[in-house]
Amino acid sequence: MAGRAAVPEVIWARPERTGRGPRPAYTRADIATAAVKVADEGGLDAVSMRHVAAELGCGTMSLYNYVPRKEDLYELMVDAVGGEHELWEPSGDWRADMRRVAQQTRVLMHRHPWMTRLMSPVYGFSPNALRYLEHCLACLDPLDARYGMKMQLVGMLNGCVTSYVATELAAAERTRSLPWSAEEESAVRVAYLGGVLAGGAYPRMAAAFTETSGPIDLDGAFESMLERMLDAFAQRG
Amino acid sequence: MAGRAAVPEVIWARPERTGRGPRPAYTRADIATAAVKVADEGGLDAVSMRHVAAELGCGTMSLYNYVPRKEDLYELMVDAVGGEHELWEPSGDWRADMRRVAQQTRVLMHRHPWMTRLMSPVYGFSPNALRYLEHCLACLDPLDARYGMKMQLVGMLNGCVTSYVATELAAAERTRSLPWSAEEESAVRVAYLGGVLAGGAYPRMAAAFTETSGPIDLDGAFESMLERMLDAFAQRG
DNA sequence: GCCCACTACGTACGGTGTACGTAACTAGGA
DNA sequence: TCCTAGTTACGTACACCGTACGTAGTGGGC
Repeated sequence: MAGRAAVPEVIWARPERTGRGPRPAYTRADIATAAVKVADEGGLDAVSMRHVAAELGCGTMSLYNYVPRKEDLYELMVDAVGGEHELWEPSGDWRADMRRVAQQTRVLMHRHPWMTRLMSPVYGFSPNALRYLEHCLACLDPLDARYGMKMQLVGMLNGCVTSYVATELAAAERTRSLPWSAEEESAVRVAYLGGVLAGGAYPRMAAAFTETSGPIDLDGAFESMLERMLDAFAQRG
Repeated sequence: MAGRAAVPEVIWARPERTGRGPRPAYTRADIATAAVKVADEGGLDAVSMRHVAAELGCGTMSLYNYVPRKEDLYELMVDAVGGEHELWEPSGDWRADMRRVAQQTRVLMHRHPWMTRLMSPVYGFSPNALRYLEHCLACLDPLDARYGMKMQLVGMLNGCVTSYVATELAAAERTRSLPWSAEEESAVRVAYLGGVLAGGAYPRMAAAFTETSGPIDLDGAFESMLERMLDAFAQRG
């Protein structure tokens, strides 16, 4: 019975403290906080083992005592942000509760814009993910359906919110990080898109673009998306 | 009027050939194909400027003549995969057509598993994205709604499909890349999750897990998600 | 009290994106 | 027609990355 293969355990299954040897200087929460701070201030690309260790005040390689791979650091970060969800006593109106959950998720993702890039393997059952999911299920108690279906609802909601916010943030980033004025950028885009669309190969896209002139109501579009989604589950219960 | 700032143009707005100087040795399509091949064979992490250049058969820095930043290389890859969508004459049944579109997207993402990680800034209006969107809108002609709403439908569908496939692939990856047997892994997970859930803090999660024993019908769940989504738009048209 | 697992951390290696400089080439204007 | 300026091609170099490995010190279990 050789010693287990080196790495691939889920980090949440590994105990934070084993009882032997010196006391660890930091908790997992400390590390997550430091990593989140680095990401908030410098973007996800600033999250390197060196930077996080420096933020924490320890040597680079010491981090590896807590976090076997960088990927696990990401997992800690996602869990930490998940912990920012403020939960409440379910109201009895599952639509209202789920709307509130989704709105809160959107707010969290705006607060931590790097989150959309870490959402690929959604819900690895970290502690805060469990807490969050349990709360969602509690909110959905009034809905007469199997748990499988409720999980599906939560999954779809999260998928849509994530992709919505990702688009939202990408658009914001594009206009913010620009060395030229917004008008000039807009002109460039119009020149390109307009040029392509004027070709006549994509008449419906052209119509879609002329349909909505002026700034888009992002909040309204989000609400609308939400209602659609909730409709889908209200209908067939 | 100083020369424009260095980089941040959208790559699709930059002409592939300017007319001056020697003929480029490769086309954008060549580069996209090479990068996709590297990603398919070695995963997204294998996509480095060096590897792609080697696959292409040129020096590393020559790539930068075609692709100003690595991010643009990703954009080329996403566009190339978008080109794999096989389009058809709309049938007149928008639900059937959109179902087919979504199923095709899922197939593409299984063929190129790295795609789910590149979908954050969905649809930067690359050529094949335009082609794809125009096709979706054509399929939605029978649906009596504004283009804004149809775009919303396409966006939500893509968001859900992406997040669904991402979860699907993450689960598959987890069981595949394992040094231990699937049973042993399962045992570890059960030990962790079971341990947490047995605590009684998450009764609904525990119930959800006991509800569905045995393997999950991934195709069925996908279809189910799709129908939900289409229902939502059929309802309020 | 001893042992050994554990923490801490410096060094080092192979890899990354890309700024910069140089040489060859070719289309447009004289 | 030739010149020149913009482009392609690509090697070198730099700062930074994840992390394997070795060493030293610490403190709980036998």
